[in-house]
Amino acid sequence: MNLRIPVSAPSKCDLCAIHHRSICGIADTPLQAELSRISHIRTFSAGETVLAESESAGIVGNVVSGVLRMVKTMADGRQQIVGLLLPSDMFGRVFADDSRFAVEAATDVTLCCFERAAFEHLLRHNRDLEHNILLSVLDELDAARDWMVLLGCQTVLERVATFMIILHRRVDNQGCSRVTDRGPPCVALPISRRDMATYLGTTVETISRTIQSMVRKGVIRIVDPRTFEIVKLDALIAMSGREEFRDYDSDPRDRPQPRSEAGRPHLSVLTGKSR
Amino acid sequence: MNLRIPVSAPSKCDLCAIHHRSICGIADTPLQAELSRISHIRTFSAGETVLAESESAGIVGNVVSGVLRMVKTMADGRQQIVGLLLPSDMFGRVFADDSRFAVEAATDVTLCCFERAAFEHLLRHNRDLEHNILLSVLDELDAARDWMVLLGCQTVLERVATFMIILHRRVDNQGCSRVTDRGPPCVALPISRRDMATYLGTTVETISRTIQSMVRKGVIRIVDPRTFEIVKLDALIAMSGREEFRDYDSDPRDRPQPRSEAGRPHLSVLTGKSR
DNA sequence: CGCTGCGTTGACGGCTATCAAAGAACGTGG
DNA sequence: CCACGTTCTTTGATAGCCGTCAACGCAGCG
Repeated sequence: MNLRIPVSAPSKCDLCAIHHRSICGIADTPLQAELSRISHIRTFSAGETVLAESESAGIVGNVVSGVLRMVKTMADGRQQIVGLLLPSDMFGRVFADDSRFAVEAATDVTLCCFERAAFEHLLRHNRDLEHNILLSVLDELDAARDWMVLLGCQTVLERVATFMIILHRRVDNQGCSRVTDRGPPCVALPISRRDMATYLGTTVETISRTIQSMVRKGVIRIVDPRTFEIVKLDALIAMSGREEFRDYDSDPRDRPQPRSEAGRPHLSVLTGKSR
Repeated sequence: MNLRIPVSAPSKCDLCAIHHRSICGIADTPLQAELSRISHIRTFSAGETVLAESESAGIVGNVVSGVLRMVKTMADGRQQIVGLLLPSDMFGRVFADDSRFAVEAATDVTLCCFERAAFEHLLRHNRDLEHNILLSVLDELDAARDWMVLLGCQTVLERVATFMIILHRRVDNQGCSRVTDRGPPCVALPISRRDMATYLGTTVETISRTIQSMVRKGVIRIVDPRTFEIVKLDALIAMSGREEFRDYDSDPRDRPQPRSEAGRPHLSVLTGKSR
């Protein structure tokens, strides 16, 4: 390796598990130093609120470990999860004073936080950073609209199947899913049944019944409540009602690449892409 | 008026009905000239496809008049409208080769189009333009997630009421809604029942029944199939199940301003803001 | 004048929410 | 180590919202 670049003291970020996948990994060296300077690590226990709905949201950041949920709660208590945030995803809302959605810890989480004002300052002075954020937000928008399709015109069975396939496609990403060598493909749910229901626009009871029906059909097998073995991937794909998954049924390595330039951060997890 | 600025020949854009509300109205003079240079007007009849799903989408632009719908069609024919685009809204997808959603004319439309490559070139060389686009996309993302809440956990009655209130709040905007002086407040539907159903995640029959039930309850009155008089705005707001509309029931002028910096283009219409 | 598209109304059935309760897993305290 | 409360998941019974199928009135149009 050619190390003619001046080597500074290793920053705290060099050990960060998501460094290479997050926005930090895209930044050039001076920007990395600046990001490192203004960042601070915080942890939250499952169930804690990171940013309240309508709160003046002073921080943004990356998920280092664990899962965040973005949730809107209606006056009568009904809830909808509008996004799950996994390691390397960004949370928070830049350029607005409140977030419209609460950000809560769905599991115990470790977060790398920036003061929003300081981060926006960096954005304003760093063309590439802002451009990459724009690309991420555009992908997020596509993903949100895709989820509107799921909520608006798919059955619960289709939603559950779609959710499982998306998790499965995140193989070699955040450990949501894993393929043991030559073993059966498994999907590890990162969240509870309740969160799954709130994300898929249904109830825990219906989620449970739907999963059990998939078991009875021999499509999946329950290893433990949070781990499923996919017995018939093609049948699962057929259940999802999504033609676009057809191409992915056999080998994960056959998947096409994401459509936009690779190697930038993504703000929310389930964008349906296989980065 | 002080006219010390050199006055060039009036460009075709000076007569544009949406000039002051679109991205063009934000641009500085040289950028306006450049936008004008690369723009061209196209028209489509109701039902025509502007950009097909998954097509290599070579153009972006603004709606000048009429309404566009962004729609996803599933393999079995089910459809979901993921966004309506009204005059001054932008359509198309920058920085990606295909659009994932079709863009269709919901009515006869006039569009101001840019070659996507040329527009992206401008974006890359104009900091402010890209920043404004980022702000717009962020608002779009909020709006899309808000629509996920509507589709995921609201009844059809609530969805219809919400839709009508949002249209009503666009008073003094695209003429979707109008308040005749001292007369009853009216909402003019810009789209057909079918599109309304496809946007709200339900069917024409259910839309029709829901509207009729609102009439029987004395909340609205049907002037003609595309025009409603709002008889009891407070009851309509209560029906929407949305606490956030409570503040707006009496006088439209009491409404708070949009949360982010004003005066930038918005890419899709129903962002729930009252610009 | 028939055709077509749009909006409405009726009958019916199914998917899914709701209410209720039991089993399983887990941590806590005795 | 065990009792116990809490949370999570599952299962059952029931009801209701809403999708589906069908038909009708109406307006626009060739």
